[in-house]
This record gives sequence, C-alpha cells and structure tokens, in this order.
Amino acid sequence: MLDDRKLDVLRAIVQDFVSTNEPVGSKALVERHHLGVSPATVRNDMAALEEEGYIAQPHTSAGRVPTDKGYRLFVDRLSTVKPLSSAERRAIEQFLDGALDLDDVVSRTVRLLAQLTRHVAVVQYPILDRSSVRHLELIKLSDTRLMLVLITDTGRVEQRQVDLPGLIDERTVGDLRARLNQRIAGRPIHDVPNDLADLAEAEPPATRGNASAVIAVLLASLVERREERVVVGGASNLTRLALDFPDSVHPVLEALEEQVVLIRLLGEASRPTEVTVRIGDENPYEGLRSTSMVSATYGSGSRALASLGVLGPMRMDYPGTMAAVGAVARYVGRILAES
Amino acid sequence: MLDDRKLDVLRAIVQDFVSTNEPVGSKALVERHHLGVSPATVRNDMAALEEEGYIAQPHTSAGRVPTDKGYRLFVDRLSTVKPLSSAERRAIEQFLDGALDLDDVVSRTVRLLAQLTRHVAVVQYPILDRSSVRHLELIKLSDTRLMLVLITDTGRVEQRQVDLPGLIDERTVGDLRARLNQRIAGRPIHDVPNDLADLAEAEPPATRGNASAVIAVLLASLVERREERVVVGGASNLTRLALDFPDSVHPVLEALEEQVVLIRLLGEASRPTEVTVRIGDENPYEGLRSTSMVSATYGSGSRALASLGVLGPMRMDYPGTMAAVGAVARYVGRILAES
DNA sequence: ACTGGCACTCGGCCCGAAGGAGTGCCAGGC
DNA sequence: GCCTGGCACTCCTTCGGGCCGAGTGCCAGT
Repeated sequence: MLDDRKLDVLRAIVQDFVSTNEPVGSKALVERHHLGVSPATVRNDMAALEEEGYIAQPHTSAGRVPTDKGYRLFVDRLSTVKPLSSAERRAIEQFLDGALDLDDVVSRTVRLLAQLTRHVAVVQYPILDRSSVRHLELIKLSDTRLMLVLITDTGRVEQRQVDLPGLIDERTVGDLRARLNQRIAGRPIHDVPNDLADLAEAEPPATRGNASAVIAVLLASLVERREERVVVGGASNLTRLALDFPDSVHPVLEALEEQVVLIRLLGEASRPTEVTVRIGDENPYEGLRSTSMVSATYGSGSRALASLGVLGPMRMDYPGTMAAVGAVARYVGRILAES
Repeated sequence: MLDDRKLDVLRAIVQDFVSTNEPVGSKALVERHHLGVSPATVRNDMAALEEEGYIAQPHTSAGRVPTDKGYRLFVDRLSTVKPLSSAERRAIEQFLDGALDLDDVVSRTVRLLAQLTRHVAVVQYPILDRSSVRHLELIKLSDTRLMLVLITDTGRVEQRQVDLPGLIDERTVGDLRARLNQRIAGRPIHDVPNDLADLAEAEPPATRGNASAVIAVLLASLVERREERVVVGGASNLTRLALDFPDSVHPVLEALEEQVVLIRLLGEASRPTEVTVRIGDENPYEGLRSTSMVSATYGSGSRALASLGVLGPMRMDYPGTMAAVGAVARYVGRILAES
C-alpha cells in the first residue's frame, strides 16, 4: 500500500512543511529533494497518502499539509535521531552544573529547555511519593506549636506548622525528633505511613497526644501535595509561532495554567529517559489539540522521579526536540543522583 | 487651563474607552454622559485636551483615545476608589485562608490576583534581606558533608550543601548548630553577617575549619538569592485582550520571563499597602511600553516584605484593579504576620 | 460662551479582476 | 505497468477603486 517512495514523499512533505510553514506542492518537492521522479508521479503518491489520511489539503488547489497521523508516522518510522551539537551539549552542562538546590535545578532546567528547543518548557518536581526521607526536623516555635520540616533525598523540602494539644519542652521535641528519624530516615516516602502506624501508641501517655498531632500533620503533608508541582517557562515562544495555532494561542496558554492538565500530560510519559511524543489530537486536553508535547521521564539510577518536556506546535522539529528533551532529562537525573 | 468640564470630558473619555475599546467621539460622549452641553462644545474641549496631550486621535476623522498622560491624570485626580464587592472580599478570604506554607500562599495569591483582576499577576517572595532567622538546621549527610537549612520567620526555606575540609561527628554538628542558633535565631537576616563575623575565630582550633566552611556557605546563600524570586500567573489574560497590545503580546510575554525586569518593576513600588500605578511609557522596560502595572507592597505590621501586582493593558479598569491589588496585599501581609 | 450647520477627511468594507500555485486526469512512452 | 508531459480547472490571494459613515474643525448665529 505504502511503498518506500511514498514514505519518502511523506518524509519530504513533513520536513518541508516544518521548515517553511506552507503547504507543499509536488513541484517544490521534486526540486528540493532528489526523489528521482517527476511532479506528476509525486502527485499520484500524494493522492494515495491523502487517501490514507497522512496528509491533507487546506483547500483545493493548495499544497499538502501533514495530518496528525502523518506526523505520527514520521516520528515513529521516518525520522532519524539527530545528535545534539557540541554547543548544545556544552550549554546543558554549563546551565545545570552550578545549580544550588532543587528549586534552582528545576528553574534552570525550564529555562534551558525553553532556550534549547525554542518551545514552551514544562518541568515537574520530583514526585514526593517516589522519593525517600532524608531527614525530618522539628522546631519548637512556642510551647504548643512546632514547625515540621521534611527533607527528601531529591532535595524537596516540605514544611508545616503543628498545633499541639498540650505543652511541650525542648527535651521532648528532641526525643520525638530522634525517634521519628530513626524510623523513617532513608525510608521511601511511600512506606512512611506504614512505618509510623504504631509509633504514637508506643509513646508514653504523657506525650502521646503531641506525638499523634505531629504524625498526623506529617502524614497529611504527604498526601496533600499528591497533586505535584510543575513549572512552566518560555511561554513567549508561543507567540513567536502564533501562526501555527489556528485558534490563537489563548487556549494553549490557558492549558498551561492548569497544573492538573500538565501533570496528567507529563504523567503519561513512559519509562525513564525514553522520549514520548504526543501529537495533536492524541492529546487528552481540548485546548491542546493543535499542539504536540515531547516529554521524557527523568530519574536517578533506575528510579523514575518525574517528567519534563516541551509543548509546541505540531509543526515542530521532532528529531531535534526529542534529542534535546532526552539529553536534558538524562542530565537532570544525573545531577539529582549526585546530590 | 483645564476647567472642571474639561476634566469631566477626560474622565468620560477614559471610562468609555476602557469599556468599549473604541475611540470615543463627541456625539457618543454627550449621549452616554449627561454633560449638559452639545457635541460641538465637547469638541472644543477635546481639542484643548488634545493640545495639552491628554488625548489623541489614532487618525484624522476618528474619535479620541486617552494618552499615557491622560490615564495618569485620570488615576491621580479623576478616579474614585471603587470598594470591593462583598463577593470579592469573600473570594480573597476563602482563597488565602487554607494556605499551608509560604509556597502555597504565594501560588494562591497569584491565582487569586489573576482571577480577581483578569490580568497577569506577579507576586514576589518575601525579600530575604527583610526577614529574620527563625532557625538554622544542620544535617549530617556524611562525614564530610552537611546540609544547611535556613528557615526565616516569613516561611522561606533556603538549603545548601556544605563540603567540609575535615571530618565531623554528630556531636560537633550539634554543638555548632546550637551555637549558630544562639547567635542568629530571631535576628534580622540583614545583621547575620555581622553577628557571625567573629564566630569562626572563637571556635576551638580543631573544629574551626569546618565551622568556617559552614558559615561561608551560609553567608553566601544570603547574597546569592539577592535577586529575589517572583511568580507569574494568569498569562492567558494577555491573549484575551490581545487587541490592546499594538505590537502583539510577544514582547510582554518576554518581559514576564525576565525575572529581573519584574523584580525591578515591583521593587520601585512605594510604602506598604499603598498602591502604585505605572502607566505605559512610565515603564522602564521597553517591551512594557503599552502596559500598565498596578502594584502594592505587602508586609507584616510595619515591615515591608515585598511587593505584588498585576500587569495589563493601559486600557484597564484602574479603580477596580487598584482596589483589588490593595486588598490582596493587605490580606497577604496579615496572613504572613500570623504564621 | 455655547450651539447648529456644513464641508471635509479618512479608515473600513465590499467587490471584481488579475495572477498564480497547485491539482487531477489523460494520453503517450519506456 | 509504471512513469511522464501536457492541459484544463479550481480557488486562494492580492490589489485597486468606490462607497459609506463616523467624526472632526470651523464659522456664523444666538
């Protein structure tokens, strides 16, 4: 049905359309790519490709434009990996190497991705549930109030205030801190609820109320932020390519403000370091029907921590973008593993 | 020069233009506002206002549009404070009351402001330099490595890793922690460098190297982030009003990504709770020449912590926006004072 | 000092013509 | 049987001209 030449034609159409943003015609195609056949032949192939739904005409007497399905085929079978230039490699290292803490890693990564791909970048914080406890700190604010600070091995810091049912002194705070850390330091957050299940009961009656209050707040903090955080950057890249969004960029910008949507999009990415592409109507969210998202999961070692990616028009340089997103994801994973 | 009626005319022009986004003519003016004079008279007034630079014509035979100077006069002398509706008041309380920690306060504030004003919201984190130390925590990661966590009274948490020149044990870490906190807990960050100036020297020789390393990192962390953090939200409001930006929204979006620009804009706001308006070309930044920023400083008590505000087209509802920004700033200040 | 009247200006919109890119199809050649 | 050159056709885009109407500035009159 689709012989090699037809696939070549499709590839050429995608490449030309991506670079010119204009429907590409048969004549222009044979001029710019050495297909070895005449425009008339190409026209026949195009008709076949259109029949199969890989390309479409904006109107009669216009050239062809790839459809979502066409881009999909291109990404799956027709594109070759484009290695990063050494300049890009260097940019990644220089950009990320001086990061001070997790916030800094994330914000630098967003800027880096946006600059590298010239699209909108989206970076998710390491998912709490996939991290481990590094340390739990209790700070006495007053006789009935503590501040609880949870630090994870990925560098996330969560803090909460705890109102205690009874009075507490420094000594007891210290004891409680020691006991809690003994139980949960180094443990996956996922297991913490279990680890602490019986701790309050084992506590001497005098301090049991306070201990329970602390544990309750701690456990609550682990689920509250289950809706994880994402950071977005490079939104001005949208307006640079405004022509590519038929219904204007407004719905896209709106989608970018819906954390939930972004998290869901990123969340569906696959295995660590593998790059996922979601094209046009493969997108679950209405406002993103004319966009593509290229994402990858980053992690330290074999542990997937969270995902990052970029969002752009369907007409994008898939090989280049995929290479950049993949490289950044790998590098971020490495940095987080080190710290 | 500008008698009362001319000012009335200017006020009417601003109000009409803000609500219709069309140059307003003399006839429409007398119809919609009971000025008590004929269109011809209004035309004379308009000519005078144009002479003085308060209004302008997009082209001959078009109505008049306020200039930057016209908006300025309107804001300074012609607008009356618009009290918030009770629904808005309630929205502010409901939105901000459940905030868990500082990150949460900031992100909720951004969303609240964007929703309330329907413009782009910008919120700055409390400036480190204006906060005080609540607690400094040292966590031993390995024999030569500590994590340093600084918690301020405004809820900011800064963390850094410290590589030590020598070995260290838990006991020494505890001692150092205690000594540091004794010196700086409760102190304004501003004074910390002074407070710690002689601490390293007073340290016993055996631990002096490590103590110096910790102090160095701590002091560095206080200046590194001197470029303070801001959070932006509601960018989709820009495209909703795309018509209002002659050169498209692109430069505005770009400016929004320049943290430095935003910080500078916010930083020039005035005294706590007072609302500042910067209109069009009063803006120091090129890309924001066709926007207005309404900002206010928030603080706890009399202490100014940082600023927040919204950015929108010059054609905005100044009284309403100013009221909203002011109210939110006051409320945020109150919340931070409580915690 | 205000008003009604009037000539004038100029952008927006509609329309039709010209131009051009691209297609589909067909008949002929390798 | 597949490819090619040729040709008629479609339809978007661009451009120019003419009409319309909103709005102005000015002037003479009250």
